[in-house]
Amino acid sequence: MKLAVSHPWDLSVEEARALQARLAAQVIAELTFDPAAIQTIAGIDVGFRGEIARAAVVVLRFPSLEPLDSACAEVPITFPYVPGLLAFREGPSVLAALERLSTWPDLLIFDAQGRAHPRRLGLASHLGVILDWPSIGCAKSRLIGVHDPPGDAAGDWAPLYDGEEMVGAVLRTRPGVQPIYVSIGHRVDLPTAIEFVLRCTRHHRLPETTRYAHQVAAGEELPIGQQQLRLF
DNA sequence: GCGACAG
DNA sequence: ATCTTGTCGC
Repeated sequence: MKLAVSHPWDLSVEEARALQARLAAQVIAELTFDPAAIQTIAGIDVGFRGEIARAAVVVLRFPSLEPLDSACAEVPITFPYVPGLLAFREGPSVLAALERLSTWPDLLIFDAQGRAHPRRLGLASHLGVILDWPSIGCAKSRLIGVHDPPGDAAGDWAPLYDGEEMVGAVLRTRPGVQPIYVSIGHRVDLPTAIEFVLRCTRHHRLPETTRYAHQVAAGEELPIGQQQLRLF
């Protein structure tokens, strides 16, 4: 499906930061949909092979987490890795992959930060805004902010602060493993974002959405329509 | 000036 | 992210 998205990606570092500051004002930091109506959730991740970015999107049925659809796209890299400007490096490939989807998801979960960003516009919020679609940021490590260590039980979390502002949550998805960084992307609130990440998590630190997307981005096969093996 | 820094 | 073997722990 074609996406009605017109967005400038070929910008200088200074222009990119200025654009983020403007787009950040468009983030809707509230729940604008009915959580009970969510039937599909997409996991999004990007891998790199030399000078090529390979983005993968996997759509899972919710809450069963059964893979329904997936798509990937390879795009030449045109922007360097600059902390805080990840969207300008991975954004184009993610949009290309989304365009190849045949099943549009109700919610997007990114392997990146959302609001927990210097200008409140991590990749998850950035794409959420330009697509004007519900999104959540779910990162493996910290970009900004300070926090106390979350409790040891699955589901325990600690607020992530940037100064006086709470920008996300440091969530323990499994006992005894490093927590992950959850923040709102667009059109959701933090409690709901945390809830969905937890409900997408099975036996691993990362939610199934992210794990499937990571596999596809790495070139592996996705067991769509097949019975899922229980290896644990 | 020094250190931090999603993927 | 990516380059890379063995190794510690459940």
